[in-house]
Amino acid sequence: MTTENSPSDDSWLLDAERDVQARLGDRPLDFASLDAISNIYRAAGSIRSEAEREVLAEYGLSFGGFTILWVLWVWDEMETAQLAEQCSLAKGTLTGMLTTLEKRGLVTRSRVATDKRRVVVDLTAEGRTMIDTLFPKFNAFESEMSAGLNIDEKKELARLLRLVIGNATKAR
Amino acid sequence: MTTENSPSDDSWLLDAERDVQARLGDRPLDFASLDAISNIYRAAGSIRSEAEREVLAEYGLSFGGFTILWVLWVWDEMETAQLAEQCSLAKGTLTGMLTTLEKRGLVTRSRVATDKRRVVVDLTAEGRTMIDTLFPKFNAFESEMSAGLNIDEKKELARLLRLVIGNATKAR
DNA sequence: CAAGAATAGTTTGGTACCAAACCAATTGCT
DNA sequence: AGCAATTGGTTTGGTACCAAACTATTCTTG
Repeated sequence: MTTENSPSDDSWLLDAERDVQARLGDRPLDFASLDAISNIYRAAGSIRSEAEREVLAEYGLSFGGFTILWVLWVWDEMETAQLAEQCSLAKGTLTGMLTTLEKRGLVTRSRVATDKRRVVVDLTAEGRTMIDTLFPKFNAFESEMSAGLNIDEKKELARLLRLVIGNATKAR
Repeated sequence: MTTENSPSDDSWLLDAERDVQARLGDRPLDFASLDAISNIYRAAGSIRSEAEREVLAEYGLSFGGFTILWVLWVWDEMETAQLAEQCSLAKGTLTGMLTTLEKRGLVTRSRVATDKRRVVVDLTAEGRTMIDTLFPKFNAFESEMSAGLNIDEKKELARLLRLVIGNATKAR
């Protein structure tokens, strides 16, 4: 259920949403989709910068670098193609970021013996230690970010986003 | 309401969510928040790259550049500080992006007469024409991205994200 | 009204990020 | 086997992005 509002009460909207409505309300646009989708990147952007400042800065990691460590933590060693896919990065981008993480001693790269084109990436002991202590903090941060949502609302949010992700990745 | 599932049926989850559960399910983590929040950036990332490829590439605009034009379209001329705030950009970043847009003849910068530190940005006629034809396309894209959600679900998604945005921007 | 403090924007130095060109290894076809 | 097509990663060239240092202007306060 959506929260009930009297017709002219829009105080529950973000300022931006209200201004958009005031300026473009007379145009034939899909405002429900507009608000839903634009709030996705508003949320992602603010979470990302908040995470980098509040949790990741202490470890000298960017959001992208953190994601790489996290994926390796969950799945263990992984070939770069899959890793790029999991992290939603272009393969060229991953090359550079792995070089950074490698220089810091957090990951290793090694060629596959049976196919020397391929490269397997894995966490070093140091990298594993870092993500081992970092991830619980990150998860606590995620809890903070979803404060005010009960368990069913969190699940519903995850579900609705899953549908959007499906739409955005259908083509590929 | 969340969709009903029998205890061991997790086919409705993303692969990534299922793998995380399998690997970390025995740890004391907040998985509901983890799924909700991580799906936010999964969704944002896939929408962003899809938008850049499917809608924005034709106009030679980055997502950030589009956002600047869009904000100026909705609010008319704006000082750079507010513009950076609206676009969630660091002020230095905005300087560079405005230079790019200015070179392409899409926006103008002008000093405020009464306070020569300040700069007002506005769309040129050309910029206005571009966003005028581009935005309806972008909005249609937003509709596609939220296909499969009914109107109440879109509103619910927007509402839940609003709560998250509130949490992520509370501090500032 | 003259410092000094505050404010607005730009510059600087560095990472992250992408698409396209590129190189090396493997596979497929004849 | 031998050459073409394919595949996996890296390099290249360019934008976007941030934090911190800097410049120019305005405000404040003794």
